[in-house]
Amino acid sequence: MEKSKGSKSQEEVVYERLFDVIIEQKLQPGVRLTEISLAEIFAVSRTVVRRALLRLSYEGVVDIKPNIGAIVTTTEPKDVPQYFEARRIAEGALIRRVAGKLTTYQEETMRAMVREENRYFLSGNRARGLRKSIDFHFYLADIANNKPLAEMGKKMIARTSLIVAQYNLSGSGGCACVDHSALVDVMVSGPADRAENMMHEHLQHIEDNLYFGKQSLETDLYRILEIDKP
Amino acid sequence: MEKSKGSKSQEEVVYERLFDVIIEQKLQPGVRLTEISLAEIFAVSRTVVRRALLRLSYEGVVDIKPNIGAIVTTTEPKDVPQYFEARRIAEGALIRRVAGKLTTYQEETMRAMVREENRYFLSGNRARGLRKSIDFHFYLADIANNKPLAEMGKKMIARTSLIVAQYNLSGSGGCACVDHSALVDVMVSGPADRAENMMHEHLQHIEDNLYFGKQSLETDLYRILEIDKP
DNA sequence: TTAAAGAATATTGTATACAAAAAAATATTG
DNA sequence: CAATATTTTTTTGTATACAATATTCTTTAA
Repeated sequence: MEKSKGSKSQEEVVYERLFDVIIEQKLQPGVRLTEISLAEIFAVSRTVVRRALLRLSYEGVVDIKPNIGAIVTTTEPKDVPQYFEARRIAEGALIRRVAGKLTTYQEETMRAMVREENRYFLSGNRARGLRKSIDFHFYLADIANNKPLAEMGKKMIARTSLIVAQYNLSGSGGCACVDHSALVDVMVSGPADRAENMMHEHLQHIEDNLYFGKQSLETDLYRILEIDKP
Repeated sequence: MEKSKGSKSQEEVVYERLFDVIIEQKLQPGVRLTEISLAEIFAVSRTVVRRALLRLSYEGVVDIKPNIGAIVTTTEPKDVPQYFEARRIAEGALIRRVAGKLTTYQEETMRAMVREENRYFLSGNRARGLRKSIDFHFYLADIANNKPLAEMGKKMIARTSLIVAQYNLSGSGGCACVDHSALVDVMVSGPADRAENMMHEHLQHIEDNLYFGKQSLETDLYRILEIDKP
């Protein structure tokens, strides 16, 4: 979640790759992440895999059980509302902070992101579109100028995206339907209250579109990460 | 921050002890935490110390710099406001959720905590009083019935306590002055808005009482953790 | 005496070996 | 054949050795 130096450490490479792959819904919730497999795949020792997994577990996208191991986090239906509420609170506070204070550069950046996101979705590249949609929310968190609040927001954005991955496999991926440009509009012009309300509605809409049926979960780590088996 | 099984793992022991000691202001912000020293002190390998430190760094109470090591987190004065704002948002949302919904058991528990806290402060045991004061806020987070929100709240409670440790060495320790029983009262009776307001005022008061002067920081790990040197 | 350069020391980063625990596979018994 | 025991295999937990890096100390020159 945090950016750092020029040359990425091995741990960072593993962390970021896994984070991306999970967030882009290529690794479904529930998939087991064994240390040795990942160590082989990334050609590093278990030590660095372990660290990366630990970090992911603090971000909430991976769940580590002692003596058992790590899986991509799954969420029970009954727990879903509290994650969305937490996200509404965090992201509502974030948008309040930027509402009416957007620089032209920031506005242009966001509009470009929205365009790119829509392009991906229209061309059928759902994974990339989803990623861009998340990046839009991440960017909002970054420009709100409050580090801990941004961290909270990003954590809940990632967490709820994972929930969407679990309970909205089929249809409209995440935010696709509700256009993000309306959010940009209100950030430029609107007062804080209206911006917060619109964000709340946006998130409520995503939550309302979840489907709590049965899902099929299974995958091959090597294939997903696009690496040949030894 | 998270509670777990019956028999604590080694990592958990190290983590909890360090967390307590830092939160009770026995380890001042800026103090270096070298892995070998801690490994000796706790009679475990560097591996488990490393994991504990990593976890503490995610909680924000320890700061790890690559190739340099871990110190108790320090906060620059200019960054202080954003941590308090984040805490107000998180804890404001938490108290909203419990306002008017306290069970008698919860009320009694909190009143007992307040009594204990005051007893410690009156008898001059500042460290323990401070700890109980934090536990009061932690308890509120626990009963609000929203796991991610509770985590955010606890994280910010710990983080701001650390700030208080750095910039309020001398006088009234944290919340001592403003009585927590008023908060209990409003949680029992008051509407959510009033409860949130009171919490905001409470936290604002703590922030306003910080003193950004010079501090003397230094200590001996072995002495603080009450273990004989080898 | 001070500043800079270099050597010595200490500390973190990574890999790996072995122990402990869990999971899977196989054998055994009703 | 089913259910349970037992063995085998796999996987995680911990300690430790060695490499890379940073820090400290000493030496040397202006």
